[in-house]
Amino acid sequence: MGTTQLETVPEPKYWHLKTVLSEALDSEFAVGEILPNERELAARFGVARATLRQALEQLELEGRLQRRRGVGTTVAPPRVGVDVGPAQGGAQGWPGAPGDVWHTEYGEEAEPPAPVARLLGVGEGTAVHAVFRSRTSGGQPVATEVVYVPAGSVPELPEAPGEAAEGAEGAARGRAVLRELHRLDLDGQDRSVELGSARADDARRLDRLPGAPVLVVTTRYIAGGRTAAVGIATFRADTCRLTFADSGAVPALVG
Amino acid sequence: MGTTQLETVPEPKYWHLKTVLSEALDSEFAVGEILPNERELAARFGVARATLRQALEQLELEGRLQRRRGVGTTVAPPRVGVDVGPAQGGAQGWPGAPGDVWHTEYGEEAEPPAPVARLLGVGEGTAVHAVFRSRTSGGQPVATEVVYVPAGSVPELPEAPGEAAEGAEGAARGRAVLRELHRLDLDGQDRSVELGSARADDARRLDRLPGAPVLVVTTRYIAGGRTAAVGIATFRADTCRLTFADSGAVPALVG
DNA sequence: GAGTGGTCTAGACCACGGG
DNA sequence: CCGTGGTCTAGACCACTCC
Repeated sequence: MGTTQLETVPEPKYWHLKTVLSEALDSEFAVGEILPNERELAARFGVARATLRQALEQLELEGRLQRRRGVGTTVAPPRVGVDVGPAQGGAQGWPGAPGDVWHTEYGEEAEPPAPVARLLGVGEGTAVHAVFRSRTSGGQPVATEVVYVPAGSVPELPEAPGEAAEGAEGAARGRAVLRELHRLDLDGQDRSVELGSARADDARRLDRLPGAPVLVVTTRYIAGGRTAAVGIATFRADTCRLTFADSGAVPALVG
Repeated sequence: MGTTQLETVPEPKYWHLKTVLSEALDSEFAVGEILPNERELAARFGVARATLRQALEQLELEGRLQRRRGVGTTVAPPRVGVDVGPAQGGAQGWPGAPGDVWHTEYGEEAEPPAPVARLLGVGEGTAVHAVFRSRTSGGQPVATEVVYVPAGSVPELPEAPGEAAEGAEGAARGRAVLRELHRLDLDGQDRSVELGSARADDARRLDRLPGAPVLVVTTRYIAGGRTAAVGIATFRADTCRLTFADSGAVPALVG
């Protein structure tokens, strides 16, 4: 190092630290390798632990590091590309269609959050079907999703027992909701992606702490000119790169 | 508040604070309103300023707040939906095609970052055309982009003067590169979205501090079976929601 | 110059994972 | 049990904006 700060506008220490660490990660560490602990790193660089942590947080946000309480800080593998392109759920495009990469875990009745109720065109406080799904990549959980389906979209579905179903029964109920949904003709769908922070339950499923940064993908399924269902998918932002193969018979973005 | 912590697993203070503040924002504050300053809020809640800041940081990440040094903390408007769907650049799909929402600012020769060089299939250290563009929404800058175009994709382009062109001349040069690109038949494109942190130059253009969270959209343009160009777009994660209208003649996701 | 958020320090204790 | 990262404190000073 041995920098002689000639900067007229001095860089913050944590920013400089981040650069130095980033270069060290490229040249001196292998994926999965465990770094010295925070107290030692801070001492080595001559900064307070909080300052060092600010640099580590940024590197973790960028997917370069992985930190685990009680374990340590390790060098993260490159982000995995996760396909969320159109028709990911098979030719039909509906969630749960053949070829879908999600695993249906559970179905129940629930009141959707207010923004979802608005998209669905149902009043706030109206209970709809909620199907919980999860997605893994390379053995690691990468995303959780809730698909909200208003009763009007699946009129043939037999009335559910009022109580939440347990285990296998709940999964069967979730699959039944999606199966009924497939009877509709899907006109199209649109998606949006935004940054969010993991709620406590999502964090647990994703093996992260509450508040961890996530990419929230909102999918609106259109059938018969109406919004037939809405999916809210929550991807780990530290480990995922969302890929969209928009058109053409093109292999997915590599890397 | 007056909570009597009956939680067996006590919530972190900043997490609880975030919830309280979030509810207060919903009910007691209007968009654009200025909050009390950090020292006063910390005192009011009986926590250290650093703890309060942890809560504010999360709320800013979620797009609920906007903080500006020397000014204060204000309530942010809802995130703007920014269309990045296929064919956003007009029927052709190329960057800079008629109807494109980006503003071309500058063109020069530059060495692309290593991952981009890999996508382009050129060796590291090879200079390519780099076209800088920007995008605004509602008068606010929301994104910057660099489109990298290897010389082989635009063989007809007259050789550039070695030096960087200034002002209007640079913009003209950038537009010339894109115009030449349009002579190719676009076979398709794929995109990926991931979380990143703003480099110093992007941060300045986006009116944010270095390290601010951004959504990085990588677009690969395919022509003649090869990667003809690669665009790296950087969107403000706090103010933007990226929208993809995947299929069907469907209006964009509202909200 | 006054007031704001941004950076930094030097401590302390806690929750978790693994031996 | 010990070592790890996670939370929290009570200060200090700096950079920026606006008056």
